[in-house]
Amino acid sequence: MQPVSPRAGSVGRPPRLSKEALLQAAHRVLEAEGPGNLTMRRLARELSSTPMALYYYVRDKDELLLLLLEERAQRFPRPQLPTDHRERLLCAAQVLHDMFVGCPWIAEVLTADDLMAVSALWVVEAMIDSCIACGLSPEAAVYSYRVIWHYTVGRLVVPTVPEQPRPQTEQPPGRARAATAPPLKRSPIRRPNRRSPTRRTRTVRSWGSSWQACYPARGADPRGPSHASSRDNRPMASSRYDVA
Amino acid sequence: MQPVSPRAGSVGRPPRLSKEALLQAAHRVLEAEGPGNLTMRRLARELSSTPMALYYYVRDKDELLLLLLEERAQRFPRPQLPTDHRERLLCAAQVLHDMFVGCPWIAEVLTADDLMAVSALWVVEAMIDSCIACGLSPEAAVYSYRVIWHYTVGRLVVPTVPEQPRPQTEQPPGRARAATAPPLKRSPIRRPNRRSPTRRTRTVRSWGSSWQACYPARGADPRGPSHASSRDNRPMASSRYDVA
DNA sequence: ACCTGAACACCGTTCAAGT
DNA sequence: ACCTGAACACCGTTCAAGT
Repeated sequence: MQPVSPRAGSVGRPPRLSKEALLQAAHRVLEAEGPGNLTMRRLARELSSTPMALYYYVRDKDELLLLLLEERAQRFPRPQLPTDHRERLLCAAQVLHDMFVGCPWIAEVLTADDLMAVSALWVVEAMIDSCIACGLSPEAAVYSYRVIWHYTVGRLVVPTVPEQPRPQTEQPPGRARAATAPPLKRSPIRRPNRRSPTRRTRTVRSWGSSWQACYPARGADPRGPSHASSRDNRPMASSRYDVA
Repeated sequence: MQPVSPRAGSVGRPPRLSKEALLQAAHRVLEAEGPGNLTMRRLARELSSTPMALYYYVRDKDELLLLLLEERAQRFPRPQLPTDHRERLLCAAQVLHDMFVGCPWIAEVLTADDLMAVSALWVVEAMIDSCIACGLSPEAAVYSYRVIWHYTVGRLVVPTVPEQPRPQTEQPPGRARAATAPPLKRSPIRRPNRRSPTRRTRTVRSWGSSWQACYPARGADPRGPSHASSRDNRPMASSRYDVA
């Protein structure tokens, strides 16, 4: 919490960049063009600098992403968790989800390597604590945490149709709404044009999610009598449950 | 199921490549060098061909990945599902998992776009059917399916420590072993050197998974007094649950 | 201490042309 | 019908050098 700039007795050229500047610029690019366009080169351009300058502040791109994650986790308001053990577990799980929902680069971070923000660990500890307080052994508590974590990752990582309304008629068992749900600031998920904007796809909505299947460009399949190609006329239309 | 090659009355140059050849070569590359090295160019090299030739058989790289997925789903033995509704649901869920476990490119496919193999849809339908047979409304059944699907994706997508033993002491509630668990052929997950092999990382094992945090190369942080840099000495060692 | 230029070794994809 | 060469517009990262 010291004043930002002039270090006493500093030598050498004063910096024009900083870690914060990188992060801010990264956010701007992310907001404007999506995660597919957040590259070191693009980021440098955003900062009117060169790609190489970034490497002075950041080891590689992964570290940049990790820093973004870290910042997000730090900024996230730390809610008052319920005292009831079960409620606390659910609420913490919700926090873990909300912490990272809506940042589309999360998939890249979570799947790339086992990167995780240390600033989010308090949630993890809260969850495991709650499990133990509920009477689980440490091993079972960890196991339970990981089940919830895997579910959360799935939620964060699979591309979604704009909204996923829960069925209101009957609450599925064991899935009570967390008590103090923190503000879910859902930034607009804008998928960038990932490489080929000319791609022709067919979107089949089924089971509340959109399944996209691309099919060959040139009408009927021109690629010889491979017995796999009989799969190319997708039988999706026959699926029985279309509840989107 | 026709004989592979010579189409009667064919004109033009006979093909040297085929969709199957692509897929086989892709498998070889995947096996030998991991998903990070499966590129169109590498694939062409594997086939002693040019990158461009591939685009005659495949619209783009995504379609190639989708084909790999499709093939996998088709090859997967279709087990006899139990008649008991609840058991059937659990078993089908297990199938959905086992179908894609151990193929490390799955993350890329599932997160890239909402690509899914149509050959795997029978599992999905079985799951939703089971839910309905259990008495759920169609909406609730779909909701339940999606919960399971998200969990499955999480399992498939997060990088894991070699083995994840379940706590044997007490079976967590509601997580019965699926009746006819199909053969789990776990191909060795070898993460390729993803770009920078010189990267120095520190691995912290916690909660049964390894969390890796990279830290700056040059000893103590040389990057000025950014208040975020105080985060760079990771306080992970203080975590209380180290059950790896 | 902080930043740059040039270069390396890659990507996916398009286009027009060749046989 | 099937494939190629050359090119486009990118990547992340390293290295040596400049101020």
